[in-house]
Amino acid sequence: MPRARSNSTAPTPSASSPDTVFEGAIRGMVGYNLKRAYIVLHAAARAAAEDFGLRVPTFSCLSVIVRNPGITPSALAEHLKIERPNLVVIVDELETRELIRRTQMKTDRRRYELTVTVRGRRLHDQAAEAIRDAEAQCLQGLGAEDQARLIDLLNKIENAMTEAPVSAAEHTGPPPP
Amino acid sequence: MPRARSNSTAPTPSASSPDTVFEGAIRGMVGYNLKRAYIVLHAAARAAAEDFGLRVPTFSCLSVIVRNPGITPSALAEHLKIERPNLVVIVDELETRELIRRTQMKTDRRRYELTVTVRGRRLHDQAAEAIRDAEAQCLQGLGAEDQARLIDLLNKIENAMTEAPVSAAEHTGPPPP
DNA sequence: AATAATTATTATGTCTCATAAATATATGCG
DNA sequence: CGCATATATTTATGAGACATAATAATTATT
Repeated sequence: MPRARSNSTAPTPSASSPDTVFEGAIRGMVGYNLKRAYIVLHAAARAAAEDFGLRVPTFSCLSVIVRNPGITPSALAEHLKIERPNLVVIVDELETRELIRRTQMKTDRRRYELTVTVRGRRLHDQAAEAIRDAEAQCLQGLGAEDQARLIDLLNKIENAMTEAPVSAAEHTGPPPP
Repeated sequence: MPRARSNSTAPTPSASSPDTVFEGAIRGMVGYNLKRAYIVLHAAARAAAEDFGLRVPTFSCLSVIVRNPGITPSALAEHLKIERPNLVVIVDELETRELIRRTQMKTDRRRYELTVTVRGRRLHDQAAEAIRDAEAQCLQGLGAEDQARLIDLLNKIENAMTEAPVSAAEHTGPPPP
């Protein structure tokens, strides 16, 4: 029987699947592995945050507000890459639970300043510790050095795109200055 | 004024937020960086797959079916960590588009064997190449060695959890054999 | 003063993932 | 055999995160 050209070096697929499953083209892709690892860490963070009545994006917002008192919803949304309409409901919930305050600016009454309350600050610190612990559980296999290197590699990916969206081939117009 | 205990070494938050935004407790967390990088790669993969009328999970399924002819929906779902009810709609779509065939097993008529069609195989190979190219665009900043190391680190995270769900502290009963 | 731009919001839709319940078939046991 | 139990698939449904269009309030610009 003529073998279809196989673009992989791994063992040839057998006629009917046995109990071991081979991975397709996906295992060699970084994005696939990224997602699998992300699922693990996200589930851990989610479970830890849940104990404080927070979801992960909500905690992220709280965390940035803690660190940037007086930040506006717009700036917060842009920084966390959240669409502003989606941020509204998060901020609403944080305010309702009295974890942050939302005060209208006097110089520009369209804008609001977000500041954390004492209660919010306390909850944040506790949640942050719990999430860090949960993460550490997942990262036992990695030494501190590995961990730092991983973060560095991830940041390279994140930043590469925001700086140079396309390169060399396949764009029509001349590059903007 | 008494400074609240700050659990970070970075610059102290200024009264009202300037144009630079500081990151909270989150930037030091692996999960956060993981997500940011994942968003970049996933968007690239998604855009590439879209040209072939595929979404990322659909492509992943197709890819595993290509590599494991005759695999059952259950095995496929378990392998990709997709819930079976969600896999149904994906398989439905793949079958409707005649990219795969779904044949009932004679020995056990509850089960189905999934096999790729010629058309599906062709589409898969083209899409895989496009997605790989799109990924490569995102990974220009990383050498081949960095890339391999990244995948290795990610796999460690993924596997650490499936092997040793909890460690040492905080579980009540004795470990199963 | 009139127009345009900005901030925040409301309404709405999509995508991914998760759970409960229903159906069809197979297996084990009296 | 007949009945309870288990498994594979499917249907229905909901939650969570993300995205876009339209609106309201305010400010900036002409």
